[in-house]
Amino acid sequence: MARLSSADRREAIIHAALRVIQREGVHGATTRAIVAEADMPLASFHYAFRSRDEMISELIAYVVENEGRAATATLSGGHDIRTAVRAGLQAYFDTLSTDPSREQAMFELLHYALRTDELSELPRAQYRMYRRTAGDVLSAGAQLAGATWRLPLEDVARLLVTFISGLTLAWLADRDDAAAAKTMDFAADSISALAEVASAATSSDTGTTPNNTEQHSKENTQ
Amino acid sequence: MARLSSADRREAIIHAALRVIQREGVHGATTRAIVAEADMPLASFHYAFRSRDEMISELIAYVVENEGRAATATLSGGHDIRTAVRAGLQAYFDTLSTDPSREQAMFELLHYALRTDELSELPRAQYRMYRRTAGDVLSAGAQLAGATWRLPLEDVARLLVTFISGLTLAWLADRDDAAAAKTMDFAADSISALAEVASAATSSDTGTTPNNTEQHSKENTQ
DNA sequence: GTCTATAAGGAGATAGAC
DNA sequence: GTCTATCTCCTTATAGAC
Repeated sequence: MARLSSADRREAIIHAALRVIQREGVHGATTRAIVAEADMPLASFHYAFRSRDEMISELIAYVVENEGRAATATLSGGHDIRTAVRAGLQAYFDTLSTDPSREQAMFELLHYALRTDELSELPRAQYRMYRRTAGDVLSAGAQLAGATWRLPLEDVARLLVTFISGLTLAWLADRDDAAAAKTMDFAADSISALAEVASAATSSDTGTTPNNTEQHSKENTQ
Repeated sequence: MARLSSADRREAIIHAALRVIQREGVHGATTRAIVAEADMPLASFHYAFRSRDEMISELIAYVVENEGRAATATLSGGHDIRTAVRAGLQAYFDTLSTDPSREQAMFELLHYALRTDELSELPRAQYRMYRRTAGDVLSAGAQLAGATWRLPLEDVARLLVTFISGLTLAWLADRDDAAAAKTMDFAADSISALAEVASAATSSDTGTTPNNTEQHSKENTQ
């Protein structure tokens, strides 16, 4: 392992800590477990970080910055918006069911931060990141489908994040794939009903939106 | 405090533990903190429970059995289903924002159970209880509004629980009341669109369903 | 039966040898 | 600079006095 720069060592510790948290939970991520995972002596931890909480704080900031991917890759044109939203949800769900410990760790870190005074601003940032990521995907998806959102993008993004959070939590609790599929079907219906076809003409004779029927969402009261 | 039966002592400890968990989090609920809250000597804890995990297990089972209330009370007739659903969501949200630590504790306990082998079945029971409670409210609400659900009740209940979980988590993270209100508006629209007026006639000239327009939810694929 | 006093171990953090 | 060895505190759990 030899000589590492201070920054490298901090990053190595953060990555090791993330692996430990995914495997054992936040509770099991003791300084000893982390340095064992990173194959370092215990003292290196406090050489790199002043305290365990400082490390956790940097770790959450790190994952909040670097975990905004997943669903983006699967976007492709030629589909109506309902199909695109459903496919995006499925892509997310596939990453979830392939590696549940990742999302489980994100939840645990959120709750840990909520209970720690100095970290109490981080959950807000975490959710802001979720919404931004969702907004990016929704924006790109609408463009590819030739549609526009009837609500502000950030509102649609928040609703999508609400679905995804609820879906993830329920699936982590009961591991019911069929139930998750039903939830995703409903979410795709509800979210895509907030879009309208942007370009021209009748929307139903192109065969691209067979399942979207009219729904006038009530104006938000707030 | 004097002499308590074994069952009374267990219950006193569980209630004290719940208070500590709401105040300090699951992590802070040490045996010492709990017996201090219950005003008992430390040894009483292990006189009543074999281990801390056994107590936590009983505690989760207890809250899963006894936390199925909240929204039911506010049900009243004379409203259309959309209004009823929205009011139910608001009633839930009011209890959430009055005492956030209660729902925060429920989440923490869920994640604790997910990480503890002997407790890994409890999250499933916890969600089953959520869905049953939601189903009861939805069933009663539909009856009062003179409507029926076009999907199986348990499916609608699961979707409502998805909304509530996502809503709760987001609000705990960012405390954005206005955003929560928008989410509830959308949830009320989407859920109530799954109902249809049961009894007779035109549904729009009574003035009871001014905001519900048709939405044919796609048949579930699963 | 009940509680004081203590055992046994794990945690974060650091002094001081190299 | 780096790491071994240790300090101090706090945890769960229990032995044994009353």
